[in-house]
Amino acid sequence: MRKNFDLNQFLPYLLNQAAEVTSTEFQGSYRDHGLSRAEWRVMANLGAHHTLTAAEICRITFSDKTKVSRAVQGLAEAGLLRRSLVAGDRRRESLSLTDAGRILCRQIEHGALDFDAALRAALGPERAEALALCLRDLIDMGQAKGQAGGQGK
Amino acid sequence: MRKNFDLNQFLPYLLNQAAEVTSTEFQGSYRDHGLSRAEWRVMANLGAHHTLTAAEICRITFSDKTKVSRAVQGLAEAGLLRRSLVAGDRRRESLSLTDAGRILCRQIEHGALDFDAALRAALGPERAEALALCLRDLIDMGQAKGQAGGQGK
DNA sequence: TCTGGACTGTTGCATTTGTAACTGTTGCGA
DNA sequence: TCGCAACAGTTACAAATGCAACAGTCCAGA
Repeated sequence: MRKNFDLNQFLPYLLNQAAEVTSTEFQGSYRDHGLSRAEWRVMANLGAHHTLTAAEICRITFSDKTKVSRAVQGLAEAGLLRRSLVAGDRRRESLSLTDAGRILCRQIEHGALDFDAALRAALGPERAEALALCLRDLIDMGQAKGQAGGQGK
Repeated sequence: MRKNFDLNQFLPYLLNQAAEVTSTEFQGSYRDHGLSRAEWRVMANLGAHHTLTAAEICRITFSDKTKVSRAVQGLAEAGLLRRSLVAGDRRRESLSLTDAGRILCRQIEHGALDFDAALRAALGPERAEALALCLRDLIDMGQAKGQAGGQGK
């Protein structure tokens, strides 16, 4: 006979809850600087990769074009992000943080490191590492499936 | 010296990505039946607990009052959910699924079981179980902190 | 008994997000 | 080279979401 459905065993549900809990707790760190979640995400990715196009950010973060487009616009207006032309392809624009953007990014990242450390301490270092590994696998699976099918959303 | 920030080590980020990937993949299952994500969540919780009040659902799912209120309204209008008075307290109303609601719920749950099984198979059963445990711990931590402070959002 | 604080659920309004349509650009094949 | 499909990014509109204010109800202490 088939097993009964139990919400507390359902991985997508648990992932959403856990993501919601941790993100909500952390969001003060960037909201206090006037950033939305989407803006912080774009900034964090530019902090890591130095320069990306909007489409690349879409693929990396599984976000919709418009979400990224608006976030980029907001960051540019705030003087945190610079858009420059890509040689040889006038459709795309290369995005990077300004000095102000980089400074703010480092500042928020500092808080992020503390937050992450606290989370890992609470879970236990080995479990936390195993969790991170597991999550990356899930993300990669999605990425693979996304590429196979068609557009990244 | 302090470690550098790495997005792919940052648990809230990984949690969000993994949640996004899995949820997006699964959302067709309820969207095809005309349900929003919030409505499916309410329905799933009622399927598990048989009868709850809106406030209880808020606490369980970390959702805003209004989100739940609207979802309940939508489900009620679709004839999937019944609201009845709670004896002794005219503020609250007890929520439960109608027969139609229960049938639809079982149907979606069936797809959910398949989806979850595929996910667990891909991860490996032991890792999947460890993951679920870890996520529940994170959620409980949030719950504890929420209760300590004040209202559940 | 009465009164103020706390709780449940709803509504109004601003913000955020997603879907679809659009502009401008590129590259491939007829 | 012409035409057309694919692509990058933006905009318009609709749906979802969150916050603040609200009405009705309950409870505890003066």
